[in-house]
Amino acid sequence: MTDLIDEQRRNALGRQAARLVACIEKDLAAQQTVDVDITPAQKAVLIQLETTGNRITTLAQRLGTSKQAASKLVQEIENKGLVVRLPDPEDGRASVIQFTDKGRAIVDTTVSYFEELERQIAAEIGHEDLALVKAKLKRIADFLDPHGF
Amino acid sequence: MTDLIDEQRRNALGRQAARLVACIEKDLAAQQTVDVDITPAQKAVLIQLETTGNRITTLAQRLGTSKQAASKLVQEIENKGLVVRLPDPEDGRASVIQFTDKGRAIVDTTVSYFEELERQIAAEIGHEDLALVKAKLKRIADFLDPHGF
DNA sequence: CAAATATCAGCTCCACTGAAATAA
DNA sequence: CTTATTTCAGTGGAGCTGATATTT
Repeated sequence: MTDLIDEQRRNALGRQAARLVACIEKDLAAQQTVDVDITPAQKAVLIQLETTGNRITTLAQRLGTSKQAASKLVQEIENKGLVVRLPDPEDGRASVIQFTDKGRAIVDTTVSYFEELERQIAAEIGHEDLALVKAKLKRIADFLDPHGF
Repeated sequence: MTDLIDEQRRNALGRQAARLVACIEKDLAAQQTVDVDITPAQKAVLIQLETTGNRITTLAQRLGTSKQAASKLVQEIENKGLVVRLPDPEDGRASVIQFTDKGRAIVDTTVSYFEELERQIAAEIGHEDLALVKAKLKRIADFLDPHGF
């Protein structure tokens, strides 16, 4: 007994993408509570942090928050031993956030999770379709958010 | 100067999907602040609410929260005139949440936004690829989250 | 009486902002 | 003086638990 506009809502690209993202977030949250207890905002920092290291300002930009909020989040995950703040050799005022081995292990775990997830999806819809969806989705994301990554 | 594992992280399906969702949420948030001020959690209720009406329990299940939390959010958007609670004719204990005209207008606006967004994406990558991505993404979402909608 | 629906009250954590301090 | 970062204080969002009323 669904309405017509409900069908329209259900079929929207954004809704299905959000569903996928929600599933992934649920999975990752379940995984990480076993390992280290991380809040969603803290996880967002780990997602944006590159293994080559980034400054607070860069992270704040990518997270879309203030530098204060980013700084606080970094401090929290530093207390948990996931990252360290090292002085930036190029700028004495700045510091560079780097993964610790423990933090890096979480990244590796996440990458492994994504690999396994994509294996399952490939088994369901085929490697070709998965590759196609990935490519097109990346193009759409680049189109809508040229400055993101 | 990106690391190899960073490339892997960047290319993950989940990451690109999350990027897309983030863009959409940003757009919708900007739209809605012009109209009515809605918090993300309140918006989530409007997203899950069907035009044919739902009970608190149903909304709580879909939102993945407690009935108390769902009830509170419904009360908040009821105070803003977006929904009403009507007695369920089939069960005197229950009530059915329905959109008001004002709430329904927000849904219509969101649907229009998605239509326009997909028009733009289609212009960028073509109607066929968009349709393909939508279909495959829906299949992936159904696979990972059989009970969702 | 037992089960289901919903609400109220009190509490906690999370995330963010603005202002101000420090250092280069 | 400007820039990068950090700390402090305060705010509001969002969720939970426990208790209660009501209906089936």
